[in-house]
Amino acid sequence: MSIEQADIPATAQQSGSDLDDDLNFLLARAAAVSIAAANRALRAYGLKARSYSVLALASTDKPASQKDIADFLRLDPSQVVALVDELESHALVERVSDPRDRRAKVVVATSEGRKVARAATAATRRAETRLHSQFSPGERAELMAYLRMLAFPT
Amino acid sequence: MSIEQADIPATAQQSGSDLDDDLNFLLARAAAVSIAAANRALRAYGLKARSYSVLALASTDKPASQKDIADFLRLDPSQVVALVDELESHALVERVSDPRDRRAKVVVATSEGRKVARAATAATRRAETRLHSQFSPGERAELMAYLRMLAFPT
DNA sequence: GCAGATAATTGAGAATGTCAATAGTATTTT
DNA sequence: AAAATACTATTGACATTCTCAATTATCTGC
Repeated sequence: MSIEQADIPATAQQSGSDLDDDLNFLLARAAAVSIAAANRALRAYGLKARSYSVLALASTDKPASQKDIADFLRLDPSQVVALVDELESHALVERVSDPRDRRAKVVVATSEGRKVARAATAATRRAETRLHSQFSPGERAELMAYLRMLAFPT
Repeated sequence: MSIEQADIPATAQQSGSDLDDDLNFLLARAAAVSIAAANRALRAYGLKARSYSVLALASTDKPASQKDIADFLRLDPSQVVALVDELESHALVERVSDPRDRRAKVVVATSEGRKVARAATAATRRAETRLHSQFSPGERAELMAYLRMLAFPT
């Protein structure tokens, strides 16, 4: 991972910060690892982490508008258009225009969509078992609580 | 965030999984929030999270080869080429070919690079204070330990 | 009813990610 | 020691994703 002290120029002393202790970096790498694993598991369903997230939201009993989805997933609204387009082209979701606000379109999973969502959820859970089973249930809950604080800052 | 039960088609019952409990999703969102904050803080130094990471690694007293950097940051080697090119064009790092393995190039920060790295580190720390100060030192350590387990699976 | 905000959409351009091919150097095999 | 194999950095092509600005339809407050 690195060469010996003797071989490096004298200019390269003194560390600015250790990336190992950088919360930013650790979050980014952990997310990358986790998403890569999820994508592998989701490929069998023609989904990726993103489209799966949208499908999961659409499979809820309180489906969200595209704006809601964009905010929740921190995506540009135009990206949501593309994701919903794709899911819709596979008949996994439908755009239902909200009677209360006819500008808004609520994204609702079809019954096929919900079936796929359930299977995909199970698949990712299975794939992540190895990664997540390092944690006890209590630790896992703790970790998720921390992450929620970071993911949804007040 | 969502419409009432009464307004949604009958097909949309039964949740597949709650994204709120999805470690994947929480990691991705937390990382996105964190990186966005870091990027805002780093803009003043002409850096982004990526280039900052490379510069930080180059500022260590055990600098890494581009391959090492690619592995550590989970990047394609060609992306590292571009990142180092850019840092080098600003005279923040140098490519030093490793005498032990002349294929490898060790990326070493210049003294200017180390100066920038220190300032940038301080800036991101400051920017993240609000976000991270929700945690006690103990909690923070715990969180980082969890993240390390996820980021560097055995 | 009008003026200003908001939701979805489109399209453009930048930034990132992924892959295959190449040149030079190490390492392993015979 | 020559040949075969593997590895590092690099380039270039291409796909995916991000970020913005502009447009249309609709909503809200006045």
